[in-house]
Amino acid sequence: MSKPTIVQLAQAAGVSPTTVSHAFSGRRYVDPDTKARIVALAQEMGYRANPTARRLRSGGGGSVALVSSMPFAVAAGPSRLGFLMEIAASAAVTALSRNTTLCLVPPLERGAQLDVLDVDGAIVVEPALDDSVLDFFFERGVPVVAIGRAPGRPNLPAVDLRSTETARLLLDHLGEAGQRVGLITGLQRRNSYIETEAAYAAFCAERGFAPAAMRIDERGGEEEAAVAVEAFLRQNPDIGALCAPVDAFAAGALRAATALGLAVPADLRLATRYDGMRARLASPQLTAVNLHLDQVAEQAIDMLIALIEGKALSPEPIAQPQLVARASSDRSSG
Amino acid sequence: MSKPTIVQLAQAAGVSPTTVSHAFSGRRYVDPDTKARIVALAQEMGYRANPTARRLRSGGGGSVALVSSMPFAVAAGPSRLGFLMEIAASAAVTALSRNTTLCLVPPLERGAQLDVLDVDGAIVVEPALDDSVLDFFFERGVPVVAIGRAPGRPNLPAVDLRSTETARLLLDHLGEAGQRVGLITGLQRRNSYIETEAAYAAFCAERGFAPAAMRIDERGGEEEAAVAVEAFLRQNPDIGALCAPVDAFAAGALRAATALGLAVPADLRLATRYDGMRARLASPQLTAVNLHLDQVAEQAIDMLIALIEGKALSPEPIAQPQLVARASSDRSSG
DNA sequence: GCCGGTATGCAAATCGTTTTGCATACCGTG
DNA sequence: CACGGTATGCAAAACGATTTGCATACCGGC
Repeated sequence: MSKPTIVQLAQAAGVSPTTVSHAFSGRRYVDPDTKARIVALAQEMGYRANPTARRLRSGGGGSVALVSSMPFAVAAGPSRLGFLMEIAASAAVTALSRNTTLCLVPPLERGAQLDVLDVDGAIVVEPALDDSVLDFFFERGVPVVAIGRAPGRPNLPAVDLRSTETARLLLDHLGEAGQRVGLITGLQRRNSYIETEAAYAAFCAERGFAPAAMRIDERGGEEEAAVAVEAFLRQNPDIGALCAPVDAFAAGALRAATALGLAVPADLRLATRYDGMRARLASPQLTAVNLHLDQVAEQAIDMLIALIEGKALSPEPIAQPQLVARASSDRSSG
Repeated sequence: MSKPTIVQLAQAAGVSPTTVSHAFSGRRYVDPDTKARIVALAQEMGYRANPTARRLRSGGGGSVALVSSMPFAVAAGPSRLGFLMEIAASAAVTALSRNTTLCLVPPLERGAQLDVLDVDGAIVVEPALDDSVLDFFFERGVPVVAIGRAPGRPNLPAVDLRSTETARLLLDHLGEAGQRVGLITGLQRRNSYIETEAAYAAFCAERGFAPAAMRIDERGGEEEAAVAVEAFLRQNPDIGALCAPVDAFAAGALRAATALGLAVPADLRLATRYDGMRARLASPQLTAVNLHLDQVAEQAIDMLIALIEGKALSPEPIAQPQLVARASSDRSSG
């Protein structure tokens, strides 16, 4: 048999649906005996209020989607997963405290039957230029908040990841020893790369370095990065430090250094952006940055909820990124 | 103002709500001109069908929660996150194809105002004995499916992780060289530990080994494991191989071995269970097991949906776990 | 006997869709 | 003209809850 409805429960208990509803919600007084009978019967019959119907009537408490701009479980995946999950964990907590649930949305294939997607808004993590995920939600009129500005969409509400400052922090740190600093970013056009590259250009100009930068396709992950960075280091033998914001690339760089017989940090100092497992598990451990992702997630949720409700949104700045210096850039051993 | 409803759109277009519905769903013929007018107007007014109402009527799927038995972002976190997220990614895909959305639920604090938690069912990952997360859902009559059997709850629907076979696979592999094999499991009473310990006992009996096993508190993570395993290895110097199903513990064991001057795999062969980033990033890379988590996730979703709909559930067995042999247990270098 | 107040519960409207059954108009054919 | 068929669309009944406004009963006090 299918699940019993409130009407069936009410009939069985010899009361009206109204009374059943009140018995559970407590919004009106119900005789304790009656209530007890209803509850017992509900237990026995396995009655549970249908959440969909409940929501339709009471309107409140919707759900928001968390979407990674990249496929969840794809090649470059494992390391992005850390970033995404750290955000997801915080976002889920914040969302719940705002009467909202957080839905994980798998990679969207265009044309897929996604109208079933019952969310009131979406958070997109680090969208790239012309990101199809954004189009998808726009077409449906679903409000979107980005984590990390969306390139080419200056008006899209976004939580600032402060990538310029982050880059500055890393570059200044790596530049301490006076070595020439190289940069490895991603081929995809995400705002964090764009800002980082700009900061790098400025950094080089200030110091009078010739820039040495390259871009790698994220999808190749650590493997491809190892190969590419090795070639890069061969071409630029005078580089003494490397800034690789993508942790998978930093891991690849580590391998490239080993392959070339370069010791880290003695011969090559290295730093990355996201302070996740990859940075901490690497050997030597990688210098990284605390991006305050918990705050980022919280702000994204709040902005999104405000947006959904049509209220004004107040984007307060996230706490300043903080350098987490580790062995991979330790100057004393260099 | 607030979002327009189908009625408002119908009025504006001078047709009935029925016609609007048909215009979008295509379930009945609508004059092309009329349809075009409706679509254009919808675009202009920003009309989007309310998914909640739609689902209520058409009986579509709701949403299910994915819950880790452990706090998301807690100490032992990063490595468990991998396991959880691999399941989450697959589950989200499967759920969507079943007209259901997957909600990530943060760690549940008892007594928190969770009435807002609007899910039709829940998947709990590797519940422990007396897991409060399970109680929470039971109290609310929310159907639950466990990934990995729930200790002490033989009747709870669960997807079998085939831990006995997994353990057997690892132990037989590690025992190949004839060395004595030690076992490190977790203090918490999860089914996978229980089965693994039992398999280990049988394994030792068969081979005539004296068992050498210890349990470590998961919450201590890699650090605590490193300390504990070092002591353990000191006490059992004749151990030539170590089975540490928790990847964080295996990583700790690796450090312990290094501290003791033992080479892996030459002096100590090592294997873990979950073939995640941690196993692959370790040096040497860790032998692990392919648990077919994608299948596991899919089955969990399907079982849960069946349960929600009151249908009979058919728990088909997951594909057999497969050993992924890596350097950490390579016999040729031992 | 009348009155106000409290206790208890129900009927009906509502949320925004989808879906079924019926209505009208128009067409060509015999 | 009568008739079947197609084109087009609407009214109303679901879906399963919540919420509002009323109804009845009973009580004590005057």
